[in-house]
Amino acid sequence: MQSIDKNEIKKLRRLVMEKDFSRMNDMQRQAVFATEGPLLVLAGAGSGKTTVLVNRIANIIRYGRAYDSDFINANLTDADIEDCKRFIEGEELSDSVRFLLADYPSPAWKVMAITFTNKAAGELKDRLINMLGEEGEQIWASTFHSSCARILRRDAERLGYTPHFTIYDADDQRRVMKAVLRDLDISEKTMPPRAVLSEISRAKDSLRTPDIYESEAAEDFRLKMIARAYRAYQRKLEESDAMDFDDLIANTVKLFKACPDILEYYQDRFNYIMVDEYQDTNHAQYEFVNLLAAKKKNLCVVGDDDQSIYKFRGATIENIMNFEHDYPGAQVIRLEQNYRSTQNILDAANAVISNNTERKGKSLWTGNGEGKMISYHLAENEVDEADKISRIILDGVGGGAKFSDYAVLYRMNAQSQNFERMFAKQGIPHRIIGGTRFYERQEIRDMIAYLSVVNNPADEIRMRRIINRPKRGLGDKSVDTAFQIAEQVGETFMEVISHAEDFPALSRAAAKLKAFGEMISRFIRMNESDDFTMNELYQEIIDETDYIEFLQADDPERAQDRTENVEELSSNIQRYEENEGATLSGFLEEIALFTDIDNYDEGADTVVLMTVHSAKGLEFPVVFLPGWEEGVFPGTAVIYNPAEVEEERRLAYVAITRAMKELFVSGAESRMIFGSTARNRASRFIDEIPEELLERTRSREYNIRKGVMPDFSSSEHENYQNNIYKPKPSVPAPAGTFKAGDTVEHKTFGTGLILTAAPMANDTLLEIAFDKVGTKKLFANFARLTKN
DNA sequence: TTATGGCGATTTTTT
DNA sequence: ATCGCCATAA
Repeated sequence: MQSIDKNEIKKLRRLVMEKDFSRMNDMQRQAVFATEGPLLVLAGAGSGKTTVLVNRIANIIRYGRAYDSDFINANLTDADIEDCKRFIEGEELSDSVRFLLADYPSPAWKVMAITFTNKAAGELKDRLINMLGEEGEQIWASTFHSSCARILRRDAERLGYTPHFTIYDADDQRRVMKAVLRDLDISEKTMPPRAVLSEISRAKDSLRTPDIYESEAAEDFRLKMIARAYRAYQRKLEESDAMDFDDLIANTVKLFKACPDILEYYQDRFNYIMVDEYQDTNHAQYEFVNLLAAKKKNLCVVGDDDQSIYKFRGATIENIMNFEHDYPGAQVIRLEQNYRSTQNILDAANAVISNNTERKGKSLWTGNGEGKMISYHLAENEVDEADKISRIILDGVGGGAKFSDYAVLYRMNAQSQNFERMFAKQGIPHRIIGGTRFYERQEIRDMIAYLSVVNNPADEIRMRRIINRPKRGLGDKSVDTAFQIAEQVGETFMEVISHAEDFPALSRAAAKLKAFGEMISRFIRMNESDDFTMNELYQEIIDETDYIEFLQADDPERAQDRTENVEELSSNIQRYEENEGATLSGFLEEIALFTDIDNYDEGADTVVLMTVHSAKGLEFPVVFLPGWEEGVFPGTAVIYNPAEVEEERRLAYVAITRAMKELFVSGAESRMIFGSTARNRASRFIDEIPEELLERTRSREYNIRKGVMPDFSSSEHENYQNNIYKPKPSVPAPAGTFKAGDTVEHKTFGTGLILTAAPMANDTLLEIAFDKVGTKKLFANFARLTKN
């Protein structure tokens, strides 16, 4: 038995635990040891949030609640105590002794950690496995969406879905909505599908059903229309055995509320729940988490109110703001020490964010030292801006830096083009994350649609997508009729087309429909049979549909590329098939929830380009932030709305805090965007950075006499040669000569009347009603017009 | 039923 | 600048 008293052992145990987590700072360690009850960790950017999460889970699994506990294991021997003392001196400690120190350590499979991105979940998982070995595998570390999908797959039948329901993405949603609006005779002009969908999405985020939505709409005409669309949309999804992203969360909550037994099962299953990026949760996610945690209340949420940037998509910052209110007695721990950036970068970030009123308040500091000044460069235009940035990169790489040290983070994907062109030209290896993703490419979506239909023949939207792709003479009309018949007869679409000849309305297309149906049935049988692998099925689909030939015929230019993509999907399938228990429906789910950022591999030595949103959670030694102009960042839609400006400012904060060593902010005097040139003022966020932190430069000096070309003394010259950038002609074009109302004479079109004259770039676009050939649009400079 | 061309509208951000 | 829609023609 023990020769030392209990208090001594407790003290020793604490020392052991502290030693075990000694790589963390005091605040971080506090969070690690606060295992019981609700805990809010306000983790500033770069404050080691993931480290805390990983270590906290490790603590829960190794020691349980031992740190604050009075419990002492009676089996602890003197020899064990000696081992502990040696551990503190720096020797190893065996797991069996650790276990004797523990008080209610939790099995790994009873711990749940929820993140937003697959990448964050994967990283968490990797680090947990790294720290805990095999045991780490059993922790539920996944995204909201995949956790919910997993829960729903088990019990979706209770909600009227099959276990292999399809997950609809944005494109599928759009197609459904278009069909809905058409059915309801609502013009897309008055109700753009996008807008309706986003309204519905917002409704689902806040757990408002069509019924609730309708009652809230009251007498508002527009809202009533949306309510009808919402109802019809939801019905279509249900008929198709499909859920959209929002449904995954909302239906899980619905399931929990409707089936207390299921809720209780999960409440009992999870001892500890952790939620990352809590500031980005929406109401449905909030509800999901709260239901799960309601019984044990061992809920730890980690987040940073200053980094809440997804309000537009339903995230409510209130979730994090009200946590202490929702969970009385919650511990709050602030992590303000930053391990990522220089003090200058943090000062800039702190200064910018301090202009926001809605925040918990927190100020980052670092031991990393001041670092370099923040550079702000005002370029002439967007091409010049990209050129200056490439030059800095090339200089840096010449001086020993890696391409992968650099990241360009912009406000919107459209900005990537300049950089892509410029980097390609300058031979800078780069990757663009986001934009058109692999799984959004047409050919990939086609193939996935085939697989989806095989997996779930009730999927109307994807059925419609492939039924005439490649072309097999089945136009909208026959397909519509077949669907109508299915509805009237009460059979499935597949059943109807399998005996299409029985329906006179289908006579013309009957044979084709039947052939198609038989082909799909064959695929379905292949999928159900154990004799074929998924990839064999996939190859069969490609062969049977002559899809490669179709690609060749459809667009010979891109056929090569697209064929490669189709093959790439095949290797993805094969890779997935290596997993145990791989199923088609599992594969489809995985890719449905996959995004581009998940694919970002920090290993490759290339410059990375992505939106600021995608960059959240990432860090880079050198960061470029182009387009800091009013109207770009902050964006146009947002300038006049103070609440949205705060969100943009948080975005700016996220952007700045991605940088470890150097930060280059820039803007352009004039910028070609969305097809026309704009001259924007510098972003207000630049003015919010203290002047003493800034080093301002500009491409063009001001005191150049009017009418004289600026002196291209440096690098500009060679670049502007190769028609990437054409200097404006110094002699003004005679474009202004023509105005609306003038009668003009054209060499071939004859006489006409100018209807409109729109100045564009260096020219004027004229719309002219000619007497003989009708109305044409012509550029004044090229039209060779004479005035009458 | 499919192919084409012109026209207009449309631009955050993403699981 | 690009995309998607629509009307028109084959």
